[in-house]
Amino acid sequence: MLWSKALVPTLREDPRQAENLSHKVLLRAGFIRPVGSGLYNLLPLGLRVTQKVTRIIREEMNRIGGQEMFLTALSPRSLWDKSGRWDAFGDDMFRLVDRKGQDMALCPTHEEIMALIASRELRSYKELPQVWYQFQTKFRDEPRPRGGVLRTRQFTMKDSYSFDLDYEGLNRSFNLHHEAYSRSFARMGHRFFVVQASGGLMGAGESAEFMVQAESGEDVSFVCPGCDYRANAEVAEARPAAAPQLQAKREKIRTPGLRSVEEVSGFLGIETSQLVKSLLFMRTEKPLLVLIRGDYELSEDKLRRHFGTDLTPAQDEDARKYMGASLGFLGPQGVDIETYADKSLEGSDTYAAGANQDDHHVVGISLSSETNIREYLDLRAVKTGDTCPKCNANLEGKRTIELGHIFKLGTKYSEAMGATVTDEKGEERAIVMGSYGIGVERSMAALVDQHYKDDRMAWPVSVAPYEVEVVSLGEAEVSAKIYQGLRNAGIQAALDDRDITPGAKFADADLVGIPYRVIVGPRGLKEDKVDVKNVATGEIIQVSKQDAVTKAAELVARETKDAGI
RNA sequence: CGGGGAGUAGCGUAGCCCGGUUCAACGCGCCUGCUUUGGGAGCAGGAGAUCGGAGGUUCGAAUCCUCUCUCCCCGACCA
Repeated sequence: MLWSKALVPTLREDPRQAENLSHKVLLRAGFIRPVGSGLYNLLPLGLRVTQKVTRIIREEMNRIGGQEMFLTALSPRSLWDKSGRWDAFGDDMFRLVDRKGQDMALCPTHEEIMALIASRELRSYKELPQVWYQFQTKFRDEPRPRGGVLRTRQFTMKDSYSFDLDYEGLNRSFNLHHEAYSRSFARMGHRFFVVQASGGLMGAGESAEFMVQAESGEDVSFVCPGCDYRANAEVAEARPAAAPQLQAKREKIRTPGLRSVEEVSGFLGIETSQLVKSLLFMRTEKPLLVLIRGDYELSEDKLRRHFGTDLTPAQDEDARKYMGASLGFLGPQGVDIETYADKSLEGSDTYAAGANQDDHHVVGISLSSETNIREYLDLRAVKTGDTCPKCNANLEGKRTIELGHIFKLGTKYSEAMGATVTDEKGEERAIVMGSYGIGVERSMAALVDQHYKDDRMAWPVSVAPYEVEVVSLGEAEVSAKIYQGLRNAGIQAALDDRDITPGAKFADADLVGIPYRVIVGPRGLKEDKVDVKNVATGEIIQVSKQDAVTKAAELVARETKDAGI
């Protein structure tokens, strides 16, 4: 690349709308440009990075036997009706109507179409397993795009789908993807870890997310410093801290105006852990009462996963209507409402709670004899410092970016689309599917987060837009020679041949982040020397101008080898 | 959708409360010329904005009022 002829529109200042690091850097370095909310053009350098990301993933997918295909991004409604997702996606789906009046969707994902192919083309268990994948533009009308290219409404996803005869096969396909993803992210230079996750809209089964820690992350992951427990906050569990048993006779006590756990426990002279929080939720059909220990918070995420998304916290009128008291004075005793309790309450039977009468609480209620708790579930929101469920160390919450997600789908889509094969007994069986995704542009953004240090970007060689940049400080001839030499040596090289001052060149170089730099200036050339710089470490090696190409090539090769899997 | 913030030249900003000869300005970038060249150069000259849009109030609106559009941030969703 000759810089003087290339489109690398760097910006001296942070654009107004950019707040997080990767967004600022990608914008300023001229990798991306906004078009609308959650819509970005990839400029030449941005494209080069995403192409390298793509190539790495493709190699690793092929290594596990994946077969690349390319499906349509546009699809008729009928497909989505079969799985029920025409409705399930709601406003997240971009919809349009074709000239014949047929409803169409811009695909947010491709389970349905892949399952359709499977239903048409796969006949026998002998053809399984299959792993099919593609790199495809996905369209999701996100409620809130953010962080530049971290969460957009149009993005490229590598999505793959596995087709197995049974769950044992699915486990193998899942594990293969786990491996392929680990290798891919490692090769890209991500410092990632894997967490347990929830399936969300996609399906039911087990799932894992590949995460990198980043300020701008949208997720919170809990990581145990003592063992290998790692989980997304959506599903993270924690052992309840031991709580003293409440020793009290059953008694109703006037607690005028005291609603919060702290106020009530303080007034009653008991621990917050000896109090039951009673949370009333409204659903379309009937209300739901959820109980949690006073010293913990409810995870609405978990609640919704158990009971569906049409839950809303009860208003004061609702509380009066169903429980006869205002919010803040509710209790589970003697109530005829579907009730579930968090596992944190299992440690004891005796608690204090609201009295279901305004300005009153009751101490000494018995969960086993006075309430009709249907089940104890994990409904608690884990927070930093909570006890690891596996080893008793203190969990740490970290903000993370989700690079990829793998999950076991089961037969939801194969059944919906009629994707079956004949098994060895001659019987039709629904194919067991898995689905696996990586956001390509997001990976680029996450790499900035991890490799931008001290006002300077240094891409890992594996994904760098170029491998070596020759900075010509008024030494056009020697620079051009080295640049040509690098290209002849098979190095992806850029030459900053612009007629601008050195400072401006260095500033742009730091922004763009080409990982190795050859600086050709009069100062070094007096002794026939040039500088070869490892941008990530800041290390500079002086070599003679004749050795510049070999030295730079050697550094590139070494990093490639070190990262190479 | 709830909450918060922002739209003024290509980019970043000031001006707005308190309407009017600093009201359309400043820095960067851009164009021309000369000088300069190891960390965002200097001098001189120049081009570039109906102040997001539409109404309104007023003798007069970037500034006040109403409506509206767009973008960003925080929350519910996801790669």
